[in-house]
Amino acid sequence: MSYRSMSVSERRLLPPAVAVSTVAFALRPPEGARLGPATAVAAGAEATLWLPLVRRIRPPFAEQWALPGGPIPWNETLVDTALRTLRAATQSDPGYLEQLYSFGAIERSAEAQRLVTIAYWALYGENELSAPAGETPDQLEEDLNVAWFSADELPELAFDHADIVAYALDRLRSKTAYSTVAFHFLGNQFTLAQLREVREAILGETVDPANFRRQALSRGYLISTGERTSGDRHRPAALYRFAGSPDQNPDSQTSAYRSNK
Amino acid sequence: MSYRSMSVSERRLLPPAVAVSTVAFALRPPEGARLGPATAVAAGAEATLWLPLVRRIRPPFAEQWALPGGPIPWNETLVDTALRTLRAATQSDPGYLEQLYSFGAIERSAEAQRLVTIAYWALYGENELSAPAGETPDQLEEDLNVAWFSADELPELAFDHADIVAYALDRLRSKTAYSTVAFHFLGNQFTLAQLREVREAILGETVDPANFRRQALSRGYLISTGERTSGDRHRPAALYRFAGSPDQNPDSQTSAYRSNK
DNA sequence: GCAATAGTGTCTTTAAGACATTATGCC
DNA sequence: GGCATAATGTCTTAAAGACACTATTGC
Repeated sequence: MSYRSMSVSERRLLPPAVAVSTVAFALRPPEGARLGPATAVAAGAEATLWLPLVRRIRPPFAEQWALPGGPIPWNETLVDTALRTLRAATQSDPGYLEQLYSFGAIERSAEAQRLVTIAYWALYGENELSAPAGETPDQLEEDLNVAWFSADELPELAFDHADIVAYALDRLRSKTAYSTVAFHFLGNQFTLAQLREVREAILGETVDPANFRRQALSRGYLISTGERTSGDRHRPAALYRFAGSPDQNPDSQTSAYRSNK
Repeated sequence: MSYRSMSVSERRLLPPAVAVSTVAFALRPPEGARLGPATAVAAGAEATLWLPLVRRIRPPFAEQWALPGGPIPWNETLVDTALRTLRAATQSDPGYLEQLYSFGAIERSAEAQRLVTIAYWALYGENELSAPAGETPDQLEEDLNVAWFSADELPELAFDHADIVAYALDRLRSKTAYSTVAFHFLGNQFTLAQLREVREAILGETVDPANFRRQALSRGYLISTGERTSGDRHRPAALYRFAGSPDQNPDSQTSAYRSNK
């Protein structure tokens, strides 16, 4: 019996299907991207985190916003599914990707076949998001169903995706405390002030510049490039690049993901 | 087309199946439990961690040792599947259970249908493991396929279960550094020396008793019961109980698991 | 010179670790 | 009394945080 010929109640009795969904953070939406309806572009506001959502076009939860993602083809790794579906939503690869948690509550897919979702979270760096090209009509139509939202002002989400976003925010915050993930929000070169601002955006509180400098430099993974900023109406700042080994996550045992920058 | 009528190569093209496997740690195997073939019971040896394994009776990896677990029925939560399969192996419920990571590499199930495994890890406390009853013949036969192994001397494992165990050990070690999971290895009352020994067993190194005492008490989650040990040929030790809130994990949002002790 | 931010120095507080010292039960 | 471990106290060191101070650019 094929899936399409089944009644709704029969579908519930099938073994659970597996999908991947990804919470992809960026410091700001890409140039020219569609912004979520409720989201006003507060120009001078506090820095916040942004993430792309996709409007669902079929049940369950048709018309609602959801995390980018989809089912796992038999011959694609979990990481690759996450990357492919992210690429479909943003036309770009993130600089960082890590598995977050697996959600498998029985009722989470409403009346449809039970769905176990393996959630990932990702970071897009400063210049890693391309502006939507929208060259082909297909692409244009697809873009209409993608929009960027501030993590503070999310719409109602499909499934339990609101829980997933909340958990991803938790993980991002706790992980910036002891690891170097925050670097993935920045480009190759950056000032200590920029790095501090990333930290402030993630934690949502201000950080003492002097103490932050001491700590950041004492870790040993910052290398001065010798270059400095100019044009600002104040003392120029030294530029650094990140020199540590990238953060490990268990996928790296087998199918590591690292941006090719 | 039914699963059994498919050829091996056809099975590989099916959508991935989902299963749960659990790494369940205890400070020592239950009284009277079968021990793994390679495992000598070093009486006076350093404290190590133990875990139960199940011998597989069907392909893939037939005859090999594997983590307790199994597929997810359509109407059972992930946590409940973990608990049910653990109970089948040990006749007991663990004091702690937390999701670990999901493993979905394409080749991990060899020639069979692709298998995505959501791994959990669990802790059994001092008195939480019952001796194998083995009353009914069915039970007896099942027990023959379960044995306890020292985490230091594991046999060759099915699938990528060796990776899963290694990752669970990592998580246990890092989590004892900043959380209170270690308490779940102990009973209701315990001395500071016992708590310290748990920590030493997990970290694999000795800890200064004086400094450990200061830190443990300053956390504020230990309450003196007023009782003390006796019978030892040295000064009696005060008994404490754990008073903090149990460790949170995302499952507690929906289907929390906590031992009913 | 002034505004603004980069970068340095210093003081206080907290916590970890090493280790000496005292306390108390059993033999 | 002697042994073994419980429990307390003291000293050193490292790191975090608060904050004053100096340096360098654009205007």
